Amino acid sequence: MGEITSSEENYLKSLYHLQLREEEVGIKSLSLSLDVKMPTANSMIKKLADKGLVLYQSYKPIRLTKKGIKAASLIIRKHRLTEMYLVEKMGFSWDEVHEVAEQIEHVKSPKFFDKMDELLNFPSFDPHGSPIPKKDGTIASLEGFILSMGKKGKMYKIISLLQSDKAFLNYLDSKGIKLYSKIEVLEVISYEELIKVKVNDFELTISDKVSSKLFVQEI
Amino acid sequence: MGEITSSEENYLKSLYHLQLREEEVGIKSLSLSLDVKMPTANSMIKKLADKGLVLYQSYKPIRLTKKGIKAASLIIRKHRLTEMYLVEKMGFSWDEVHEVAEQIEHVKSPKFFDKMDELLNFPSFDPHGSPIPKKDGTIASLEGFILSMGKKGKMYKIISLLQSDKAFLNYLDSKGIKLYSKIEVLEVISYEELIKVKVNDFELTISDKVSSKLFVQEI
DNA sequence: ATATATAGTTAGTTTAGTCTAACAAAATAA
DNA sequence: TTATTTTGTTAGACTAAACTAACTATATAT
Repeated sequence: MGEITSSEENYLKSLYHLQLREEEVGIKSLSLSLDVKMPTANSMIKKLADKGLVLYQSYKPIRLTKKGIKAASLIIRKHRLTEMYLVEKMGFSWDEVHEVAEQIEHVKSPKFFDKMDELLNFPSFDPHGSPIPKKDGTIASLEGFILSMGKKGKMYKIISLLQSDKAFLNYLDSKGIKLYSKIEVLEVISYEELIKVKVNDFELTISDKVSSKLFVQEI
Repeated sequence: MGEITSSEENYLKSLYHLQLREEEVGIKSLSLSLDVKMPTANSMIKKLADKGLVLYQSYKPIRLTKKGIKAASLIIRKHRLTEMYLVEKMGFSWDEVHEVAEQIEHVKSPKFFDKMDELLNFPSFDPHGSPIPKKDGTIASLEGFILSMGKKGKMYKIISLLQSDKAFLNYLDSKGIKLYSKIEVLEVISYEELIKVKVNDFELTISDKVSSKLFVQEI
């Protein structure tokens, strides 16, 4: 009955993430984010609707139900706990953990993840600053905004990375930018969507592509 | 090309284990050990033969090739490292680890298992006393024999448990028998395949079902 | 307001891994 | 050595998750 396959878990996870940054989630963006063709996503959505995990009517946007949101949160919990564990307890670097966590998150053993949680001392955030959902599905919300909305002359602290692929993390590494780094906005060139900042006493100009992925708080 | 699916990994693992205790491995015993029907095992064996992992001709016994043995060893390595890690680093008890390890062993990330290996200090034996294959596929062999072949009056040390399901391990726990426990044979009742032993100053009579699963060394 | 582009759907195919039913070969027992 | 049991095989069907091709609905742009 209530069994959720690994594939279904991936769809729920994507839907959850997409809902956070798109008003309306459609088959198209879902299929792009999972790298499957539209008909594949379409039929999976119907299956998830049958299971009461999403609300869906043809040609209308897809929405997760309460049940779907909770299920998605729990998968994200497993993913982020795993990333945290790999970094903190096994010596992985933050740019190596994503792929492995994608696999381990599907392990069917609540105890396994509870042990991680315990050994990590019930962390609230993962190595990329993303909040780790609690066992009941609740997630801490972060107060802040993206760096591309920062104002000239202000100081900020990076509190979360909104992307976690290797290329992005390698770029940050190369510039010495880390989670919780302090960053000063020197100039905002809004026309070109560029922003000039100072990090570690180093000046650099970053594009919207990067600055919109750095979630910050004024300090 | 050389990609081995999780399902194929399970077949290789079973074949490896069966080869250790049966002269000739057939479709029947393979299907029983994997809990699938014979035609399923039959077609999978053909696929593995195509991939050069097993030798097979209709109606003849199945044998792993060199390549198959190595592949199987590496899967068993991942399984046993995982069990060891769960017990030593995550506080699982020895009777809880099997099912979880069955899932984690299929994770595609050599680094993940190498990290475990390193953190465990390159262990040679898992929590049940089974040797952990090295990265090159070689396995340490254990000198010993099963307790049911023990002689009256001799002292033995349990060096490996040839079975690791919950029921068996719970039974051992209930009798205070552990890996590396010392055990004295008081009497061998060969007709009934029973053996009377003393463990922890406690006398008990055990059946062949158990005594043939305790691998011992004379001390 | 109509044409075009984008997004979504339907139908049918594929692959991996499983199954059942029916049959064939090999081993065992009478 | 013939009958019976056990083991193995073949053929065909099913399910999950993917695909392509063709078509339809909706949104956008001229």
